[in-house]
Amino acid sequence: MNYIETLQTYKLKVTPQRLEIVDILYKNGHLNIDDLYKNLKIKFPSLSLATIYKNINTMCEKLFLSEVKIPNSKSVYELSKSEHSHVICSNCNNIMDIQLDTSSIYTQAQTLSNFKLKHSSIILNGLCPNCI
Amino acid sequence: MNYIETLQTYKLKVTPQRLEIVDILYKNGHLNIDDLYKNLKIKFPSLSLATIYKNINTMCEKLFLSEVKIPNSKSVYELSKSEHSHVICSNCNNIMDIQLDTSSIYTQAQTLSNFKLKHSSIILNGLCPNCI
DNA sequence: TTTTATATGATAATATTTATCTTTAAATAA
DNA sequence: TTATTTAAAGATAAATATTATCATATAAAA
Repeated sequence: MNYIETLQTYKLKVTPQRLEIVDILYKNGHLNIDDLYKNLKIKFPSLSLATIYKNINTMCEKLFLSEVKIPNSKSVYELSKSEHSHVICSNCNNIMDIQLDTSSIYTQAQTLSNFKLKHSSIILNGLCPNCI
Repeated sequence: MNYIETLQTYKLKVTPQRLEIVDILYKNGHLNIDDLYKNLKIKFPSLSLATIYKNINTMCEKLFLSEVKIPNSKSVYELSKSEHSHVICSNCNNIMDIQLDTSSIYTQAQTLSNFKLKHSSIILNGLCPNCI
């Protein structure tokens, strides 16, 4: 996967550190700050913690990355994609993306609340096939 | 509302501070740590920040309170009730509880993921009637 | 009451995140 | 290609947020 152009369209300088962040997230899917940092240290032993915080923040601001807030555990980060939901294993913490038809949820919620709804954050948890 | 017995069934000592925390959450619905602290200071000017952190933690552990993690803002706390979802105004941050029929979501997610799902965390955001 | 167990408040210690500043490197222009 | 500009990286200090410690106070149980 070539993320050089993607970074450029987001007006972010293409640095080796950033490419590695993207690559790690592309390969691992969802990681919290600590795990991302540990992973980056392999290729960049001198990487500063400040660098990762700054990058995560700017990349989230530019909507290139998204933060996923998970009940009872630390936030993880992922490459932004079209709206989707998450399924998490309470045992092994494995996180999976799923594409749900949420129209019924939106319709119900809109009717009950009279809000004009735009986005949804849906996280389901239980046991994954391996942990059942 | 009398929460003395409720606190006791959760094996929590009934202190004025705890009763006030419960009362504030009962009246305000959802508050983050800071707002809860400010609110508690009115009645207990000498209340320590440590007290509120310890209480929030133990009450969450005993499942008397629940933390709601909200995308792009601080977590809020609420009195635990039967599973429900949240609708949040992106403009005024007003938070509303709603009871959704989530069966379709569970069915879809279970089929797609092969997980055995137990809980859902659904947060929808948009504009509330006042902010439209 | 008296005793026991736990909570509170004050504060120290940790942990987490952000800010600052110098050096380095990427992007742009000549 | 090279010089210039702009932004990022790294080191570290500062600011925030959270947790731990401990003496005192208070609720619950005996």
